[in-house]
Order: sequence, then structure tokens, then C-alpha cells
Amino acid sequence: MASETEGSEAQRQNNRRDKLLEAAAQLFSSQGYEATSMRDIAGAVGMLPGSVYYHFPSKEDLFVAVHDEGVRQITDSVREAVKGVTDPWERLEAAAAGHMEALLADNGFASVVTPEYSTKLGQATERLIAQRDAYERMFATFVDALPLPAGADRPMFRLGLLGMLNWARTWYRPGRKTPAEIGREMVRLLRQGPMG
Amino acid sequence: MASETEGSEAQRQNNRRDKLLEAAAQLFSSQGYEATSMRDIAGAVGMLPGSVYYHFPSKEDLFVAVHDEGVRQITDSVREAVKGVTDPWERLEAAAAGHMEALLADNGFASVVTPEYSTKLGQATERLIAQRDAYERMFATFVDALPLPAGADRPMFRLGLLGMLNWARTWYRPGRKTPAEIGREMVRLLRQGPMG
DNA sequence: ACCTTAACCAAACAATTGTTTGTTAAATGA
DNA sequence: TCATTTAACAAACAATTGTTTGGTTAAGGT
Repeated sequence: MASETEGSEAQRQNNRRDKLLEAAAQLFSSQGYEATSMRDIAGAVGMLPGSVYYHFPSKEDLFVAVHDEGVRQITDSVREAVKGVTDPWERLEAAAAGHMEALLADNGFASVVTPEYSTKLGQATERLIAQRDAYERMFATFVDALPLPAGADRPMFRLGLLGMLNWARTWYRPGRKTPAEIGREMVRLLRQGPMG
Repeated sequence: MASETEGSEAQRQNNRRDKLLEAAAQLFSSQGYEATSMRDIAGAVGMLPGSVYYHFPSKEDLFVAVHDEGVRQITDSVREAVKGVTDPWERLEAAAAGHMEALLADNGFASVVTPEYSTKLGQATERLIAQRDAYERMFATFVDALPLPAGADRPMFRLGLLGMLNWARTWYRPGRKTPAEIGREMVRLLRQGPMG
């Protein structure tokens, strides 16, 4: 009849599972895949190690789930950022801003979306690569829309820009320039060259 | 000219130690720090796990030794590349080419020179960071020499360029463009902008 | 001939890893 | 009401980890 836990009855599902995902994202992004143990993750949500296996069949599957959510967040962030922007260069700036905002968000999901983790994972690697490729293909459409001269190497342009953006993970510290500002400035460096 | 050719005295020394360093560099760069065990390294040179500890007091010290050699190789490669080049933009192009040649060399030493490994190491982290900072400071001198407009953000320019170059580790595959070509093209993207 | 030391082997160590098993308490559904 | 599912605990599992210890071989100097 009347229970102490008032209010919630049917939303029981996926409650702790999401908490596990968040904790895993946080730990994976800050410590790396191998340095994060299942005990760390379980302890972060107040569970015992074995209990995690009710929600995820293996550590690798847990990481894949975090990675999936990370790709989703980045994609959504970029889609939202370019919405309504028509000028090709402005669109690329907006996309870079959205990319950086998702990448440097402190929830940690997007931070695991990087090839560094791929070597340590088994057969799931191909799936992760496929997910990132799909995202990069979307990013490539912004580059393809730019009014570049005939001989321009667009793939190289795209790889260069993504390098500028993704490498910011290694040196970014909160408090100075915002992630969005960094993204826009990087695009501007490529847009006009530094000579003005 | 780093090794001392002192005749018969020390010819026995450092023989297998260098082999260990090479094997460790190879394995660390291809599998990562944690995924590489002391047994892997020992086995690669035909030794038993415990024997490694005669040459290096710990796994962490072994990695630091590899990292030191990596920084040395990159620094030497860049110094050699810019030798005799006076024009600032040409110098930066040469430096980028030298940077990439060392970074993507297949010996693996320079490949471990990246902040990704830092989180997993203990107190040695600061030393590694200091070594990389010293290198980046040298790289900054090339950027400082460029004839940029007054308001140009040179630190951002440097971070952007290093991002373009270092990120190439994640997508570079032998057989297409050479590392040196990639380095030069990245600089040219920043030099004039893609509009020509 | 003796001693030292470099270089390594052989075998174990304690700790940590991802994972599995059996059990249990509460919620749900017929 | 009663069987079933959900979600977790408690405890162990086998494997791997970095590391230590003690012994062994061979070369070099004096």
C-alpha cells in the first residue's frame, strides 16, 4: 500500500543505468579506458562491481555505450549551431563552435570520442570508427560548401581544421577563452590567413 | 655523436639496454602505456620480465627514458630541417616538415611524445610536461618570427598549427603524402588562407 | 688464481583486473 | 494471491599486473 518512496513507480527503468553511463563517461574521459576499473565506476554510483553487469554485459560494451552517446551529443551540438546560418564560412565557424562546446563540456561524454581509445578495444573498434566517420562526413559537407579555389585540397583542409579543434583538448583550461571562441578563431585562421 | 667510443672499456655496456628502449618505444607507441606489459617488452628482446629491472628501476622510468629520447629526436629533426633557412615562413615550413618526419617515423620514439600518456603516469608527469614545454618553446620562436599583423594571436596560431600536425598521427597512413609534405601543406593553409 | 661486477634466469610475490556465481529483497502482473 | 521479473548484493573466480628475491654465468681487471 503506502510506501516510503513516494511518487515514483513506473520510471524505475533506466534510472541507475543512466547514472552508470554518466559516471563511466566522467571516469573514462579523465583517467582513460584502462585506468578506469569497473570498481571505480560501480563505486561512483554506490554499487558493487558485479552489479554493473546487470546493465552492461562487459566493460567494452559500457564504453561503446558512452561513445555512442558522445557522438550523439557532438552531432546534435553542431546541428543546432549551424541551424539557420547560410553563408558557408559562417556555417563552418558555427559548426566549429558547436564542435568545441560539445567536446569540452564537462559531462565527459564527447571527450571519449577520439581515436586514442581505439587501440585498446577489441572488435568494437570498427563500430566506433564507423560512428566517427559518419560524423566527420557531416563535417566534410561544411568544408565542401566553401568557395575554395579549384586546386584546393579539401580533405587536407578538413583534417587540418579537425586537428586544430580536437587537439585543443590537450591544452584547453576553463576560464580563458570559451570553447566556442576557440572554434571560431581556428576557422578564421584558415579563412583569411593571419595576414589579415 | 652522443655515444662515447672509448674503445674496449664500455663496449659491453648499454647493448641490450638500447634494444629494450627500442622495443618499449615500439610497443608503447602502438599499444599504449597500460596495454603494454613488462612481459611484452622483455619478450620482444628475448628476456625474462624480471631482467628488465636490471636496466630500469620501474616501468614508469622506462617510459620516461623512451619519452626523453623521443623529445630529443623531434628536437634534432627540427633543428636540422631549419638549418640555413632564413625566411620566416620558409623556416616554419621546414620546421613543420622536420616535426612530422620525426613524429611519424616508424621507430616509435617520437610517437610517445604526447599529453595522452601523461594522465596515466605518476609523479614523472611533470618532467614529461617540462620536456615538451621546452620543445614547444623552441617551436614558438618560429611563430614569433613571422611578420604577422599587430593584433595577431600568436599563441593561438602556434596551438592551432601544432594541433594540425600532431593530430595527423591519428589519420596518417604511409604510401600517400609524405610526413614532410603534410607538414608543409598545413603551414601553407595558415600562411595564405585557402583562397590562394 | 682471485675477486668483482655486469647481465641475466627462474620463480615467486602481492595486488588488481574483468567477470561469474548464487542469493535476496522489492516491485510487478495475472 | 502467487509467480515472475527487476535490480541489486556478497563473495569468489582465474588471469594478469608490476615487482622482488636469490641464484647463476661469464667476462675483465689486478
